[in-house]
Amino acid sequence: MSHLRYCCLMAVDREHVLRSAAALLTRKSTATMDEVAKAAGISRATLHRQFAGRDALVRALEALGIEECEAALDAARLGDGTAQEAVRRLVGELERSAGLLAFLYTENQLFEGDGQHEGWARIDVRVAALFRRGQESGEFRIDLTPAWLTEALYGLMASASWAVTEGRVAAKDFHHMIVELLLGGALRREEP
Amino acid sequence: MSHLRYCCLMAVDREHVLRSAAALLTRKSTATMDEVAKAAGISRATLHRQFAGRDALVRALEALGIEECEAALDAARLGDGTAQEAVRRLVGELERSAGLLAFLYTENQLFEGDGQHEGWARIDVRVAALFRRGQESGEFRIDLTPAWLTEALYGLMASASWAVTEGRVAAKDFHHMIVELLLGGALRREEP
DNA sequence: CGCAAGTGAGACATGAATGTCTCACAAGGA
DNA sequence: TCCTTGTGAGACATTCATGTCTCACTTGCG
Repeated sequence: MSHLRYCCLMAVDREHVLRSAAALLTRKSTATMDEVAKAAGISRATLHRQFAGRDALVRALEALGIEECEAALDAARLGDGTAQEAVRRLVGELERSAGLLAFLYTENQLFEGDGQHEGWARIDVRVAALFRRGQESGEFRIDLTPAWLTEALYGLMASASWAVTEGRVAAKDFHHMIVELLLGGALRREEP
Repeated sequence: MSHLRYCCLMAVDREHVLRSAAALLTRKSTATMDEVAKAAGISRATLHRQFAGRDALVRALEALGIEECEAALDAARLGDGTAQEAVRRLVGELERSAGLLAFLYTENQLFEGDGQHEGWARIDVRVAALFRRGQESGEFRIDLTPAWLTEALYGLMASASWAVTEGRVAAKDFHHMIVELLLGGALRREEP
């Protein structure tokens, strides 16, 4: 009978371990299981008891990232108001997960086609649909495909996340930099 | 007396090896030295005779990337015409190196602060100076810092490179997608 | 007070990539 | 033809992350 009660100090909060691992791997994607364990304040043995191996850990992080992404998509209410407003809300909701997403984004690049998690496809569809809505409403230009705008959003978020980490961009500017570049571009708009 | 003449078939063209390695590592950044050697059509022993180790190979690729970047910067004549035109030329010149640059871009993320190649700093300065020039001439908006625009350029090029590799974006649209998003953004411009 | 459960520390084996070495072979030059 | 040079193939030791195991310790509970 597996009652999920805490027994001892039970520092082994699965959630806490995942958060620590995400924070560490975001900074150093090649960190060892030993380093991950130390970062979480547990021993390597305990880490192994929770996640069968490095693969399982990364998969769990991927699931966490997808979960947070979909939560952000829900919270951003992509169908409300103009598409532009929805994009702004979406970036705001995704900001807290940016580090984890940046890690997963590059991690996925080296999963050479052995099939990635279906969750990403679901997310891609929803984001692309938002851009498509903006195109159909006349807000967004139609020469940039929704697929590319989606990809660009991911890329800009990852770039911004690293730029903030390395101090090249102020953390408080994260949202503004991404949204303004993605929506408005670098060119100065002529005053109407 | 080391005369640099060819002796046998001399399939070991250092340039060719680097190109092959770049092409392979761009697709699979975790490729083995053995795989790199096979991709170049040489044995692992010969590969090792040219590059002391994996580190040396990556360093050589980094040097190649920097070299191509600076060549692109030169060819783009960043000082000529408007900054906008210069950005368009720059992306065009960088397109052929996009895969290699994308590989090096992510590779650098896991060099946790142990000092990266000075060449990148030189390139950063030149690109940032271009964006600064655009700001001072009134072409570019001033609320997006040159450092961020530089970072965004790298990020968009890497994203576009992957998107093309995975078939989500047509290769022929590479230049247009990057330049238009970076300069104009997703929002439709009001017709003047 | 014991018992059960979970943990930390560490030993140990495994597998993979790496780096080093030797040896035989092919090709060009004297 | 002989010698030099560079190469391919393979054996070998090494390193490192990983996965598995044991054992002692601590804590909560009956």
